[in-house]
Amino acid sequence: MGGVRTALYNYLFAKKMGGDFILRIEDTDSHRFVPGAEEYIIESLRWCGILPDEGLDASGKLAETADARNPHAPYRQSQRRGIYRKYAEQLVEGGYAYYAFDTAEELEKERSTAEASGQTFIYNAATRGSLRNSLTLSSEEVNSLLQERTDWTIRFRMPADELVAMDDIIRGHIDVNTSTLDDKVLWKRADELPTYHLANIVDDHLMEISHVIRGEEWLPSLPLHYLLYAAFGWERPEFAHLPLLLKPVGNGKLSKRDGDKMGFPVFPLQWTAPDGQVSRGYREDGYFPDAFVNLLAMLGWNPGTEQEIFSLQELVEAFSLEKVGKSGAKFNPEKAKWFNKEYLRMRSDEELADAFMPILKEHGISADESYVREVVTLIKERANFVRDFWDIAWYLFKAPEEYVEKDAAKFWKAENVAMAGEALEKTDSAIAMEEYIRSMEWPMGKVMNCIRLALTGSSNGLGIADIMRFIGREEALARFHRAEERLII
RNA sequence: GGUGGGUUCGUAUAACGGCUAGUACUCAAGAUUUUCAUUCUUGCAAUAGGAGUUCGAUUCUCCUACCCACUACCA
Repeated sequence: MGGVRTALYNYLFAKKMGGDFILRIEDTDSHRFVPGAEEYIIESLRWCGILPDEGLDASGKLAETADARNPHAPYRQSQRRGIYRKYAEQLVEGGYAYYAFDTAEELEKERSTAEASGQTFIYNAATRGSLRNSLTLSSEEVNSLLQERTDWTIRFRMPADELVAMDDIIRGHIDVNTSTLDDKVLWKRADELPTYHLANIVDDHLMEISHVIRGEEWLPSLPLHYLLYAAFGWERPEFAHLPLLLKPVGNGKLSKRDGDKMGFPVFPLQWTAPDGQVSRGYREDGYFPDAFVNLLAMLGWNPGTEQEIFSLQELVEAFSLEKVGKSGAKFNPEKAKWFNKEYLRMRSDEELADAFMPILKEHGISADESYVREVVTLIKERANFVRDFWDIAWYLFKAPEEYVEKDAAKFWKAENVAMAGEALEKTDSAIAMEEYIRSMEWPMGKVMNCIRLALTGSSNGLGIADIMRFIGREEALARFHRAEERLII
């Protein structure tokens, strides 16, 4: 959800400003590769209607070769690995970065000894002088280590004590002193890949990115990114850090486990993890994509008016980063349902009937399309989701096989059954029946609920006249007689 | 621990120094209905605390509290 919202805001901003929305896959961590994840992202965006202007080829896959539509291909960073090394080395030559030869074990040892004395180990100006890197070793040593070993890195040489003055479109001005920052790894010899920080800056520059709109969790690395742009001598893009999506109860960032625990999806589409764990998706739960997009848009942004329902096109027109809030937004599953309900009501009866048909089929019902459409017209106001239709109106498709005990005890009484039977037998339409009951001065509620019990198996649901209009008088009588056989007075 | 960010009804938010702090979701009550749902009406409910600036502070400044993020050869 959080990722989709970030993509959505990027899309809305780009479209609003007449720009392009570019899809790039940042897969520089070879250890975290997840099969199917890239396809999942693309399919999710497509379902939401957030279509990239650039990044996908004609078949809808990530573009691998450059053409008029995709001038910056490839868009998968793992396929761009040849690009980054020279930029990393350019920084070393300029004195902005250096080679580091510390092993993971050595660094781990530094961390634990620091921790033992109540300190925190930071790889920066204060410590780099006593560690194994191209700043402390002789150039002969460095050269031979560069040749012999395959586990070295290139680290950014964070200035010792410098104020970085930054501007964020959403958060305004922020100052950070570099003394609190560390020498981030920019490039890893082990897998010949950059880390996020380097790859992101290089590619944003190469792809002519004007605006970086991302989650708030990136705010702490903004100074590094500022410094990187300065070190390269590149013009930097504008930045906007979005508020986080928080879990509905308690504190903290929305995580995939929350949904499983609290009964709502956190993924746009159902996702099966490599370990077989299945996470439910908004699509599979019956949400309309435009409802999902709408509810996501309202989490952290508002139009400044009281309008709540927006099509994607309307969102594009109304969107502005100035109206994005600063504080984290707790996700409210109840409101999410409300959005879907609003969209369900806006859907045509034809479309809803089409969506209902396969559900009917699952229940072994083959019904006439026009009949289903009329049912939908009657019940759409009572549902949040298409899947609710069956629970609301199943008895318009088949007779009840059992009766709610409590309701039967209340309404299936000799006098009621006698009145109901007579009313049913002596009239030929629901309207006539109602008139008959009235003219006999019988208690409408008791008689009607007695009939409803026979027709539907319980004492609540649709109006009797509506039910009879659909199932017909013959079927109504048949159900009534069956109830007489089955129920004990 | 350090650094940064944040804080208006339960939730999402409005009010960019000036109305009785508005709206939506949820919840409750009433009306309507043969029941349920819908619909309509009404209601409950908030500026974290403390200083300061000001004629006037939800809004600006500072302090405190709390929450969040980051603090990896992850993104």
